[in-house]
Amino acid sequence: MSKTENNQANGKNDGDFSVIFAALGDSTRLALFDRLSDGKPRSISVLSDDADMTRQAVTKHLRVLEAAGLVQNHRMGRESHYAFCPDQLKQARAYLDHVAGRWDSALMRLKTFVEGDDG
Amino acid sequence: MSKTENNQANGKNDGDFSVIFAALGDSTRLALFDRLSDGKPRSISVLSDDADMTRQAVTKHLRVLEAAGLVQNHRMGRESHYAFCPDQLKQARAYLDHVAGRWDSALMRLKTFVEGDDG
DNA sequence: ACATAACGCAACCTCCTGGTTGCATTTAAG
DNA sequence: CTTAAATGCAACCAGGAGGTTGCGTTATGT
Repeated sequence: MSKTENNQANGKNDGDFSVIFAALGDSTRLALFDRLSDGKPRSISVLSDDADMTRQAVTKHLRVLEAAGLVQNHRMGRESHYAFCPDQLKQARAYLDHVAGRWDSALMRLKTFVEGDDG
Repeated sequence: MSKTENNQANGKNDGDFSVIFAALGDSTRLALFDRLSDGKPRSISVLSDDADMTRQAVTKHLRVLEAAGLVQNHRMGRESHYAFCPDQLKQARAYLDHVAGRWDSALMRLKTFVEGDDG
């Protein structure tokens, strides 16, 4: 089983957050993700309507989002509905929070060092 | 002036968060960014030492991070030091928070709808 | 039943990305 | 001054990403 498949299977990205960011790192995909964040699942055709590209292109983008765990797909009759999936978003937020926290504490240490230096 | 140049100049990405995510969407770059988040600026050589690729490759990655505003460069003598830059990180966090908030309120609306339906 | 809507698959193309190598330049060190 | 370190620049390359087109298949609707 490949790493990507494993990630999809257990819903984790064992520290490989770059996959999530890479999925969001395309304006088309970010727009799709943003649009789906209102909770309403949409079919590929609907999502393709106001995107200035082919349905196939949109399909590819949606699959990238799905592979990153940011979106879920459910086939309903002849339509394929994609829905927002918040788990990986929370993971990404937590990671960015962690990095920001490390930066803040580094700033804090620097501040106390400088203050202790002349105080 | 191109859009990218403008973004670098005023420090904003006028809604184009995909640039930030794209910069973080590579495991090598994410590792560099993560490593620099301790606040200590480092030279290209130092950053290249434990990366299993050429110094030139690392240089390219650092420039991508810099173009996204995630990192800053200062030439010190013959060394080029790259330092963490928290602004765009905060922007990205704020955006993800916004999306997550939209999702949460969508869930909330659904919940109250369902409760009002049978209650 | 038949037309058509919605989709999947596969081939194909172009361009960008990640990476390398070679060489020149600037700067520190002895 | 001479040598070596740290970097920049440019050319180059393979592979993947984004996108299109064509065609086949499955459901819907009338």
